[in-house]
Amino acid sequence: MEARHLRYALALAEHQHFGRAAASLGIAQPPLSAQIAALEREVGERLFDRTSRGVFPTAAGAAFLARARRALDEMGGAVVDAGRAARGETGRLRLGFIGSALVAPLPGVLGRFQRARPDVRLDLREMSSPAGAAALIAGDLDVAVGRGAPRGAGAEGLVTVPIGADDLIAVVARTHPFAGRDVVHLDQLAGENLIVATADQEPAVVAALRAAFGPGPSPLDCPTAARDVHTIIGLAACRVGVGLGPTRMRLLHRDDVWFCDVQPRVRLPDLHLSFRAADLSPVLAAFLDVVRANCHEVGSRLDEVLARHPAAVDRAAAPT
Amino acid sequence: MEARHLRYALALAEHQHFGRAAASLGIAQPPLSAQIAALEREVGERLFDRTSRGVFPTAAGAAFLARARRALDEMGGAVVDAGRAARGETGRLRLGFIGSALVAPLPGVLGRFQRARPDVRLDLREMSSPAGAAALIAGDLDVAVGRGAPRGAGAEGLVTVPIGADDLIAVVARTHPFAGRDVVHLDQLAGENLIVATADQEPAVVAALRAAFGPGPSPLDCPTAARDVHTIIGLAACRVGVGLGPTRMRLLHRDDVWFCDVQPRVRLPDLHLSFRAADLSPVLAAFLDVVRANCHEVGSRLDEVLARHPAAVDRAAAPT
DNA sequence: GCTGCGCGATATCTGTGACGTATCGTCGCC
DNA sequence: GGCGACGATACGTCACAGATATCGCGCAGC
Repeated sequence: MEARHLRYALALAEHQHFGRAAASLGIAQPPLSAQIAALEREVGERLFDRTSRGVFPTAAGAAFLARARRALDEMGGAVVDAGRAARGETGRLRLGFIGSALVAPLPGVLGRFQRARPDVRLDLREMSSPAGAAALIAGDLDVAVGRGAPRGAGAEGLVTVPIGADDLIAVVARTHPFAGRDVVHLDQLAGENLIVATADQEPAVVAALRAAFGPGPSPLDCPTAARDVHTIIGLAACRVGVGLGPTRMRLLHRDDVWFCDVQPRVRLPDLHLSFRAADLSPVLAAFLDVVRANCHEVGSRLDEVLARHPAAVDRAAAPT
Repeated sequence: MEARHLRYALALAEHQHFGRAAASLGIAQPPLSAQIAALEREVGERLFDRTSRGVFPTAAGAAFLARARRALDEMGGAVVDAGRAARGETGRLRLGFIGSALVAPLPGVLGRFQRARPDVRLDLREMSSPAGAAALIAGDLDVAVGRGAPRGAGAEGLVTVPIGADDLIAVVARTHPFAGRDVVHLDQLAGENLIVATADQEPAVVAALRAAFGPGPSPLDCPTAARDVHTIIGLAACRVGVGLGPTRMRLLHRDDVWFCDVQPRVRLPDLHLSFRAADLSPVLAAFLDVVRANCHEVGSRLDEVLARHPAAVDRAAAPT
């Protein structure tokens, strides 16, 4: 049984006349008779009553036609859905990210993307940078945002672009002696209890800190570890110690804390966005397009990759 | 686009390999490649990624395949549904009937039919005999049960069989002088207020009564009119007068009324079942089969009609 | 680094079957 | 009873689905 049989049966039911139904289908009457006969033979039931007043579906025919209509609707819908999926208008995007990316630039990027592609389901999962990279390589994520470029087995199959730079800044309670200062020197942190990211969650950040403090004994030897920037700020506000985190932490201003720059400047590993080069889906391409328009730190590498999906470029802002 | 394309795409998605998918379809690999290419051309999107590790659906392909699966399911379901409808296992039966038929034999017939065909929807509508005949002729009913055979325009297209005979009986309140009697003579009804069916609702019954009482003045000249047997009994119980109705009225025994036969015997028009001879659907045939098994008054006319649908006979009791 | 192999694409032929034209059988209808 | 309308049948034809043979390419392996 082919779709043709369904189309012919529906046309016959509509026109109640072999000749006119055939004409509406663009074929002659005898082939229509033959195809309907073949359909009835295959179904095993008479589907139409041929009377002198017209052609009418039998009980079996009526039941058949109802389903046939739905089957053809599904076939038409399949083409429509395929087109929408190919243009990245529908689908799913699984995004893993570290907490500080949620300070910036994710709010703007996610908002614009969801506005441009309202029918794409966003699966958002907060996780550490190494966990995001691992999930991405395992195929459990489509995009990962973390600090530092992913390394290790499988990372060579990823495309990674920087999407945000940060220097190290300090955060203290308003009642702390550092409050009111514009800058604090690394040397002045000796003797202070430091609040920093945990080494297992954000190794790249901790490595950058170690490099800044240099070899030998340092306040980093016994820090208070925090899973994300909110915790760093919260602990600092509780006078647990001096929080150290990325510049974008300033955006989380609170009345009870004070931010100050660190001297000498300590450049933290950039925020990076990664995805599997081999799995550049239309939805992903549309997402990257939004990222490129919103993050000036993005280099030309992304343009190069996006060029492989020209149809996706400049569609996110104005989907058809 | 034909169903073949959907079947081929689904097989390819399942086997992730052109050669094995083709083998599972019983065709060679080149035709499968050609059909998939034709499908992709028609849809306008690439549906499969051919990699060295296998063939995988693209985002568009995944969306397409989901709908394709449903489309093929609908096509298969269409055949199944057609078969079920042809066997009278599904569908609808619109039955019009007069109130006294609901005393008997409808309870037994409907119960057995619904047990044999649980998926058939029964539309039951109580109406007068002429209204049922008119609705049947107009195509608003599939079966009508009334008293007397339908007459008038369109009635010649109906098949009508008797399904129950009745004599006239009387019903009075337990406190009425007739209470306790086995029989009452027509002559004794003179002077009594009679409670009978209304002439416009049941003309055949009223005509039979008129014939029984003979020409000239009679108690029928100014009766109390009732729409159904329940009302006749109820009014009689209220001592409004003497109710006259069909024998089967006895089945509605109540402690406060008394039934007695009428002398001389007055034969009422039979209960008749009618349907359009041209529209003998499988569901209707199955219903008639139950009627034949439950109403011994049914004549051979029904056998003759049912012979035109041999498949329906003896299916009602044991549907496959 | 070249060869071998697996796999999908391409080229070409073939046969089935869908379709067209012509015609028949049948049923209403004037 | 002739006529017209309509669906079924008969038969020729051509398009296209499918078969066979072969090519191109990418990966693996000695």
